[in-house]
Amino acid sequence: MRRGSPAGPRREEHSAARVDKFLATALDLFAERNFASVTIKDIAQSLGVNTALIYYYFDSKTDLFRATIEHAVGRAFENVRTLEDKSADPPTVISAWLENHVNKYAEIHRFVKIALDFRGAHEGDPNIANAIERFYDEERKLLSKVIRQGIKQGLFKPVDPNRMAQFISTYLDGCMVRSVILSDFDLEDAVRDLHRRALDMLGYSGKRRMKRQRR
Amino acid sequence: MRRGSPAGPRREEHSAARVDKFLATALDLFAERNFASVTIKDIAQSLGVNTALIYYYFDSKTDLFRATIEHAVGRAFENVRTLEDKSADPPTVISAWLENHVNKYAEIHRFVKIALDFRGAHEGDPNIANAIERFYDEERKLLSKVIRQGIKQGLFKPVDPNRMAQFISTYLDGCMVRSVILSDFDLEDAVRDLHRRALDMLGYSGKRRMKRQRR
DNA sequence: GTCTATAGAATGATAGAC
DNA sequence: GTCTATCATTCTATAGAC
Repeated sequence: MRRGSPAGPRREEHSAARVDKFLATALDLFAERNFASVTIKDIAQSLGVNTALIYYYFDSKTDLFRATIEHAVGRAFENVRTLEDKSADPPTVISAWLENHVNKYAEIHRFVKIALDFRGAHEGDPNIANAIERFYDEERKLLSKVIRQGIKQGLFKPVDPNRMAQFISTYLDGCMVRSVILSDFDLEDAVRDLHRRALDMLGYSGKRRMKRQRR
Repeated sequence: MRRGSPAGPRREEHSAARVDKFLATALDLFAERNFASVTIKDIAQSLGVNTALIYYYFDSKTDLFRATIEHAVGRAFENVRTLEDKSADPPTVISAWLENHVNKYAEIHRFVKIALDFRGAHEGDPNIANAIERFYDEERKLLSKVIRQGIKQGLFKPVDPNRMAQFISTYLDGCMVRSVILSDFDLEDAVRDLHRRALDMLGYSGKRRMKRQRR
């Protein structure tokens, strides 16, 4: 819960962008290290701001963490939604979704790391747990929906859409972890590998495979 | 580096089992929470022992962490080696390896979590980094070797063994993370799914699938 | 809104008795 | 080997000036 003002009259909207900057910085730090490792001082310093100021915007360190993760989930959703609208062709949406994991790697792996960290430090807060599970749910829905479309359009074999979606996103999570853990892990290559195999499993033999960047 | 005695004459072997117990307990805690969250006091309490005693066995908290992770990697290797000897039939070894991830889930997911945590808290210690990378390397070698055997024996299609191995183990990492993050993630099911797909990719149509899969 | 100053609690680590 | 006692440091959080 964000505060408005501590005691005085509410100044209202002043802070919107300010808070965003706080949250962005906090996200960086919480993802790079973890909740317990990052101190309020670290965050304040990163912002070029005094420690006490953080308590003007947030009730506690935990509160800041919650706000941070909720904000991150929000942004991730945006990403997903944009992708969904962008195109109607199922194979293209799948490609875009995979490319998204390569391009937005920084954001997504941050999310995965924080989600993992959360389970070890805040075993209680249902708000955070909820946000995380909703994210994964949404992810699965997006994929299974587009696979279902592809099947209906006769582009894909009649596989189980949910299962296939889960398979893909589980592998992608694996990629996110490995690219953090293993210094020589080639994310782009690993995702391209999945792409190839996924299309095979879907029985899609279109010659258009994953593209580099171009449109 | 483990100490012998602090100043007095070395008492030698007394501690072997004792140290193991310390490390096992530390592993539990470091995996459940993370390096910074776990205090020396926590570990001491878990052991029913005084704080100071830990400093009798280890130089510092970081030293304890290093010993813990090296110990864990050692045990993981044992697992791998045993598996390798157990059987010569490639499809069986693959099955066993996947089952291993389900059965020894507790150990393996601990390892993955700690490995991930490490990158955020000890960005320096080459010993730890080394241990982790060696583990993954060994894992990949085991799988690619057995796939290569299968191909030579005409059981599998001539796929790229390294690539296939990496694909499998990346997915397995994904499973490990998800089972921590998502409370309703069905690990056994997810691994069984991989098993089916992997055998398909390998062109292995043997009737014998993964145990417990009766339909 | 932002800062200075500091309280109050924990934590990593050490000295030394037994 | 194991414990008691304690120090020095670090950290979250608050009070209050500007």
